[in-house]
Amino acid sequence: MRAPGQLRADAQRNRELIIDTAREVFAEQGPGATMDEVARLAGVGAGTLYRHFPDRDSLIHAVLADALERMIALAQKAREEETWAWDALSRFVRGCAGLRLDLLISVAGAQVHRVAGTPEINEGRVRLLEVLDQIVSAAHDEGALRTDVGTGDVMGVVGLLVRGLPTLPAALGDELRERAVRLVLAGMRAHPAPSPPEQPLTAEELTRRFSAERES
Amino acid sequence: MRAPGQLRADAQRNRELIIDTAREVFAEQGPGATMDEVARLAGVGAGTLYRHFPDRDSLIHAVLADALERMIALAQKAREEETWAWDALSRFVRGCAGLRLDLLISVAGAQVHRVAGTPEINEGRVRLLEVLDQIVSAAHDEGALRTDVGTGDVMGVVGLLVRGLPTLPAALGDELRERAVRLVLAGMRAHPAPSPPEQPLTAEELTRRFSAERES
DNA sequence: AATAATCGGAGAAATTTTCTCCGCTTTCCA
DNA sequence: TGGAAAGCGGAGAAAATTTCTCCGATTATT
Repeated sequence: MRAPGQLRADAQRNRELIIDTAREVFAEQGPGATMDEVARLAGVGAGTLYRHFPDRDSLIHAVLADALERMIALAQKAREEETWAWDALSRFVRGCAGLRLDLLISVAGAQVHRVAGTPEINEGRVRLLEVLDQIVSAAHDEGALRTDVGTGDVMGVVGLLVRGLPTLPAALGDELRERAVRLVLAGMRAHPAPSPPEQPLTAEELTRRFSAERES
Repeated sequence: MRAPGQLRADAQRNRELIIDTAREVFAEQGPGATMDEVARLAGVGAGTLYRHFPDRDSLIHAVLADALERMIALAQKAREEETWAWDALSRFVRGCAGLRLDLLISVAGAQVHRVAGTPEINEGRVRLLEVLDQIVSAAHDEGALRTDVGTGDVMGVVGLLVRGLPTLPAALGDELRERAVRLVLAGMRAHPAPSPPEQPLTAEELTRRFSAERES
């Protein structure tokens, strides 16, 4: 039996599908993307979309809240599961970069379209900063993180990294981002550069890879 | 006397003004921003905008070409004026980050809205990669740049950095970006971490600064 | 000062977006 | 398994937005 107010299984599934799709659509087209486009890409009818989210603001709000929860979960999990704070930090940064959110809940909670001021969002942001602060402090203590890099800096680079490279073929964009993540982490690292060297990505290779992707 | 085909002084001024404005508007709202919005923010009438650029594509094309030229000029100037290739590279990356272009001419020339495939744009991209390649090679030779960081990597991080943090107050966004630039450069640097330490940006400070900005 | 080029912006036309309505489908409890 | 309640999809009317022209006023140039 289903508690009252509990959504039916398919409805719940659709709700999540819509949020996930909306996150990506907003990431690629900005928060002005049309509702119908979100519905189409989510593979649901317009009616379904509007039943779940009566207006654009409520959808954006849901996306923000969901993304924030993901980031918090990411940070908590990383803190609990990694022995070294540095590894937790790397994992968090890399994980955020993979979220492709782009609505910038990330940084200090810019009031994205007057939706981000909600108590729920604000409280989530505070929680995120708290967890992250613990990781950053621990990383400082362990001597792995440069002392001149603070929690705000971490959120700053995350803010840049979460934005994808939307005009690129996904695979290439993902690889470029991963490489950028490594560079950023290397730059944050105290004294020894930790990441094992690999092949550089040359201009030639970049062009070649790009053309190859384009042909498919 | 004006050569035929030469624009009148005010027309030339307006043309540049429109391109500059369009670059920023597109950076903030994506290439779907309305033409009238561009005209309004540029402080010209819709008629003027349409006289210079008959349709959206031609405006986007002009913005791309202009941005590309700026990047090329930036790279050339940096290469000529700096003694050390590493300094030239830093200057280029920092300069690009300041352009706030966001149309991703940056990376390998994604075909942004079918406009980037133009011969003019392609040729510009090649020129940019050439100059940059010289700088990167020189930086490798001088031992300042990690050997596993190639020209493609540089374009990759530039691609991330040129995108602003549009939902933040400009001043805060700019500072966050500058700090991120330093981290990226530090991460690219071979052996010794060169940037002088400064104060970390803490979570507290970030929140405080954000609130302060918001009140004005 | 005369002339030719350019400007601005009101507003009609075209396009796009929103959002409702209702017949059909799916879930889930008994 | 059967039936009632919940949910689904998408056509299309209504609303909102965007484009782009036209012409009297303005400004650069000689």
